[in-house]
Amino acid sequence: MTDTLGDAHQSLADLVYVQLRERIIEGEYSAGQRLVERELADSMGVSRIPVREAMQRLEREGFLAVQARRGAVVADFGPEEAEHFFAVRESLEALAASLAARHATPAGVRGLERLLARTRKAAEAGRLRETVSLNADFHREIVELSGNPLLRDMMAPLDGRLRRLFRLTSDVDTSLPMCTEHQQLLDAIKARDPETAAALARHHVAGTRAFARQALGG
Amino acid sequence: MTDTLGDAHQSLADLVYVQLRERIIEGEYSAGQRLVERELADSMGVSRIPVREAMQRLEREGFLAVQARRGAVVADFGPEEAEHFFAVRESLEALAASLAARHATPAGVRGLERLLARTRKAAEAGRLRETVSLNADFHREIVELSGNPLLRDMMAPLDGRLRRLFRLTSDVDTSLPMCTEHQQLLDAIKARDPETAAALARHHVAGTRAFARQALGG
DNA sequence: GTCTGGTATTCGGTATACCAGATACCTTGG
DNA sequence: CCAAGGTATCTGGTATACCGAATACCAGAC
Repeated sequence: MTDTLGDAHQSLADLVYVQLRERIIEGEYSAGQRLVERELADSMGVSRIPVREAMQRLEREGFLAVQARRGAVVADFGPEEAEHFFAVRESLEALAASLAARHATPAGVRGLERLLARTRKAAEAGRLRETVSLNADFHREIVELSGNPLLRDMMAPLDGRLRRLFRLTSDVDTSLPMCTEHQQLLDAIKARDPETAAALARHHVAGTRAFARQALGG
Repeated sequence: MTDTLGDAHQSLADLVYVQLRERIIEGEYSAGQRLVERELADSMGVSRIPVREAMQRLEREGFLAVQARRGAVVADFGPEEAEHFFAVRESLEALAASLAARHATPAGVRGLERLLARTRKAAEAGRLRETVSLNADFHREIVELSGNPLLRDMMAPLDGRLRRLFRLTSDVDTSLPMCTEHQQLLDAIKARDPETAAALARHHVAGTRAFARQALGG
């Protein structure tokens, strides 16, 4: 029963969740497509319960839209949703940066420096996949250093949406400028300057937003 | 089977969710208390499935903390959690106010004015319960007018936490000043001044935060 | 008396089965 | 040919039952 999912150390619901989310992010399921509990359960070789729980999580995280008793469809994520997404993201990233500037420990700052160095190396070597992933790690780490678990929990689900947005548009050219911006942000955090850190984070997200807007043909 | 819950027009999971959330907010369950699926299911006369789904929602909204396979306990919500809460709330309220200042329709503004008038009336009449509820409505409406559904979905779960925080500390004295601040915020929205609106929202939340800090003896 | 091993019990995770609301298609009468 | 009603079916909601992991408790040995 775990044949299609590999040996389960986590719950089946978790595995189904990850699997479905990945399919949505990767565009394997297109927006508007219906997802039927029984179908998915059968195809994955599990019962409906884990599928159901996974779908409820996905709904709350904005990947699915449920309609009354008609089941769930994959949520749209076009230019409009992207705008909403970036507006929220900008505010929360700014908050995270500001809090990190206040609360980051020296060890935390060193961690960020290491991450940034690795990212730069990956970007220069043209290892795109790794660069994107390390960039995400950098942001996650800042959120972690903010010391606000609620903020972390609220931002975590947004990562998936970002990945969904950028599943195609992974452009090498943006990697090195991004490293520069990350460096500036890191400097502000190291200098314990919350205002500057917040402003830089805002600007950074705004840049991504503009890029997305253009990439989406908005 | 719906004996204890009344005739269900919504799903049992929804009803159980509301019921449990209310018990937590009202302090009927104290922080740290274990909630056992089977017990709750039996006592409410439903099966474990709706209870389970309700608990998963409550966990994601921060009311419960689940431990590995040991089940869920009611989450702490002391001074520390309150600080984290207000930090996030401040950022999101500011964003909502700023967006509302940009996007609010005349009809929307009129709706806010009506709400505020009713709130003032209730506050002057000393109808505390109603005042608190109307204040919450005012904030919700601003979020609505922001035109950002993602922001709405992210803020909605925070309302419950706020209620949990203030379940005792409902002080009449704060109602009228709060109306003044709401009036200022409304004016900024009406004037289509996002920066001022955001600043006022921040200040307003900061006031609530200070009040909570004091009330919690922090 | 204490430590260790095993066993009983608790409780979450999952599967199966049943039920009810909703939809879509088909039939029948005008 | 079209409309209205009914029926088959699809699908989500819920109940029940089983399983296995984790814990707590007890017994026996040192």
